[in-house]
Amino acid sequence: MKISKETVEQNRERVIDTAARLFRERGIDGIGLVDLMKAAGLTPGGFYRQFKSKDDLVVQAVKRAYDDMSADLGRRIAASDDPLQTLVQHYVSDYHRDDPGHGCSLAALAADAARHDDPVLREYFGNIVTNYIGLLTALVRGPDAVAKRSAAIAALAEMIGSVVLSRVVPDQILSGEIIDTVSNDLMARHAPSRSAPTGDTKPTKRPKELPA
Amino acid sequence: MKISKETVEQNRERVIDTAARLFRERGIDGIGLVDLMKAAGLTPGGFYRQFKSKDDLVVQAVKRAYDDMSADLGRRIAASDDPLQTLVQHYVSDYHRDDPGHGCSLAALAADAARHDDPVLREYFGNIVTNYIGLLTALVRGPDAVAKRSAAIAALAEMIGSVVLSRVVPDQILSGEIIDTVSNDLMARHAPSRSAPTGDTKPTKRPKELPA
DNA sequence: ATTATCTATAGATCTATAGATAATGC
DNA sequence: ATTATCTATAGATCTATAGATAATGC
Repeated sequence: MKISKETVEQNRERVIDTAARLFRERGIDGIGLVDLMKAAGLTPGGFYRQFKSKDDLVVQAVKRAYDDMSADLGRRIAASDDPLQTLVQHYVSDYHRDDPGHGCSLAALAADAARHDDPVLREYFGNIVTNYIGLLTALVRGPDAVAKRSAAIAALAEMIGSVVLSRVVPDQILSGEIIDTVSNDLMARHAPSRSAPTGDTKPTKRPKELPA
Repeated sequence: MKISKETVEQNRERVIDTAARLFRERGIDGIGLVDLMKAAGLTPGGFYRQFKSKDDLVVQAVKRAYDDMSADLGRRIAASDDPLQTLVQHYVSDYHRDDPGHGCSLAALAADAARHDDPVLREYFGNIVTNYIGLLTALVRGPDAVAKRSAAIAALAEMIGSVVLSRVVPDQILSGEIIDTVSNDLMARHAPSRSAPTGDTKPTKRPKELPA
């Protein structure tokens, strides 16, 4: 059963999209190729014609995850009159916490990836971190470039840490407190003009598209 | 080959200690029972007389990891005249980054644990987070209890995020920059009297005992 | 006699491959 | 005729268990 070139490309894209979601949801070792291909509507036999190995797919899936998220974030930031607030409130949110399959690869997979010895994967994660730092450096305020970069690194660590913590804590009250507290803290530190540190504002409504 | 009760208990302790290290180093799914028992100097057959399941061992290993780390941290803090500085500089350090097997369970395993459906494990991770927040709340400064707790949550997220990021980034210069920047940022925010934000101070010497 | 650990293995996975099949595209 | 996917399976794992073995402890 051969298939048109167009369909082949669609199948390949669907496998990568499915992998990008399932790896983030279940971890790199948490989903096997048989179940992954089944989730993409295919059988496992066709896998190795499309990908060199599972690690090859992992790298492409992480790239896909980052590209999707990056494009969405870029659109939101371009449409916002307070880009940093937009970024923080989408990243540090209950819907990001509750939908790792469409969320940040760093929060979902960085600890996993740090244990993987595939240098290609590690290098790509390094690029993701560099890009995030660059994005945040352009958005935070500070007296000079060095101070902005430091503030960006601190903010990135706090954002990622808050999502990781909020996901592991089973008590939804504490989990929500972590999200709200960090969101407010970051706004108070980096955009004090717009978001007063009122204690607890809850940005809960899910926007149209997927969060960071 | 029966063995004395004393030896049985030693064996059991050694299995838990080994598991506490290997799970943190390789992830929960990254080490099998055969290799784990071998690393503890035993064969796999004896496992199920000592533990109900692998998940049972995971919970006990995470408890062991936290207890060890907590005891060490407690000693350091009791001996320090600036407990917060002691805590931050041990947690956000290159030797903690480079030795996950003896480091914080949250930085090493929280993303893993968040995907595990074992409620006992999840609950214990919740307790770890609660304890860390309590410890930090007692150490940070703030106008009132609410502000202290918020500062503690923000600091915990930043600490954990920095270690996760520093471990996944393959470029040692960027990885070190993340460690140094976050360490300085936390000191500047929470203990400005002792640690001036000089840009980069590098606490590199490894102390006698294991870090947080 | 009891029992902690040993050797050995069952059954279920996992990644990867081999050969068959059937529709595209020359 | 070519080739993308299918069915089927190999070989290596993984968790868990069964029965043998041999030293403790009554």
